[in-house]
Amino acid sequence: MPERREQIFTISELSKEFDITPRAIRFYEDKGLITPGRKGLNRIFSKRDRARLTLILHLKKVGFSLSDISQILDLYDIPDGQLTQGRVALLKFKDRITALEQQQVEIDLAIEKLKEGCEVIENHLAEQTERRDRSDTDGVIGFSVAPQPQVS
Amino acid sequence: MPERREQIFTISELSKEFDITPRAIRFYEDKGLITPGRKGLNRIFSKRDRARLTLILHLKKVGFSLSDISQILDLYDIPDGQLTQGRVALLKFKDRITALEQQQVEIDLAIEKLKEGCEVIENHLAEQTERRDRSDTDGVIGFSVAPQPQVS
DNA sequence: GTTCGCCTTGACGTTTACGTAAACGTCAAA
DNA sequence: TTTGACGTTTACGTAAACGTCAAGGCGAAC
Repeated sequence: MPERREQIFTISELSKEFDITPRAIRFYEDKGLITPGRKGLNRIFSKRDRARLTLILHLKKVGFSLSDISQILDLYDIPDGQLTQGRVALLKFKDRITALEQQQVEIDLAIEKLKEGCEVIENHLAEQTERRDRSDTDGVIGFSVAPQPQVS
Repeated sequence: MPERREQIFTISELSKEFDITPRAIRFYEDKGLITPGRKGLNRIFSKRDRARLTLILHLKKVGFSLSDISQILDLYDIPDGQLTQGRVALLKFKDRITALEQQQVEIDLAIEKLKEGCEVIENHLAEQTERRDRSDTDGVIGFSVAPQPQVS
């Protein structure tokens, strides 16, 4: 791989670096998320492509669909001389940010719930010798000996 | 015993409350995520079922698959007298928590990226009269006038 | 008694996000 | 020259998470 002044990557390099299959990368191209250049038939990826790929995978991890991601990435590629679109994009960006901040809250809640769960288990482990019976409170947590309240 | 009336819900009540379809709820039951009781044919949901549903939707929002969620929920229902399983569950809980905390980091990064994007756009909007040209840095951000570096 | 509304259980359809297999090009080493 | 690694396109397959009928039960209302 000859090094020009701009660093480029092959598909397999990127697939190894990000631990995804080449197929996935091609799929992202099909969906327009990245548009690598070509040298003959073969794809060549610029640093920018690589950066986009990073963002794609980040956003995927936090639950965005590829079409969501596509929209977000579109916001980064605003055709020049379209300031109105710039303003629209700005709004969309901010929407996304508030959405993500909302996600933060959700995750906080989830973490809290799981930590609750940990405590319950730890108590349970601590009170091995004792017997404790508590159920059907407001929470999800509880060790169920009996099943559901079958109202037949 | 004075009649201890436990609050119950119908499928349509819950579907409206959580803004999902009854089909989704039945699907979750099929997958064993919830196990509502029956009154005749009809499902009846306890407060506990409702709480589980809440957790399911929360976890879904933060990117967990239903099978992930199933595993997490399983951790809440430990058959009594299985303390070894309790310890295992505890570990799994903590794994989940660190996973979620990792997610927090990812989202922080995504938010940061988006805020960067906002700034770029805002600058772009501010310098309407001027011309600015900067591209292919390390980041994803950049207004592309020309397409990819086609090395044919 | 029959219609209405809510619920049920199949069963097949759909979208997303790839996996996988086939058939082939290309280049460099053996 | 053949082999092997790496790449390509085309196309069908698949798992997840439901959506969407179809056909019907059942109690309340008219």
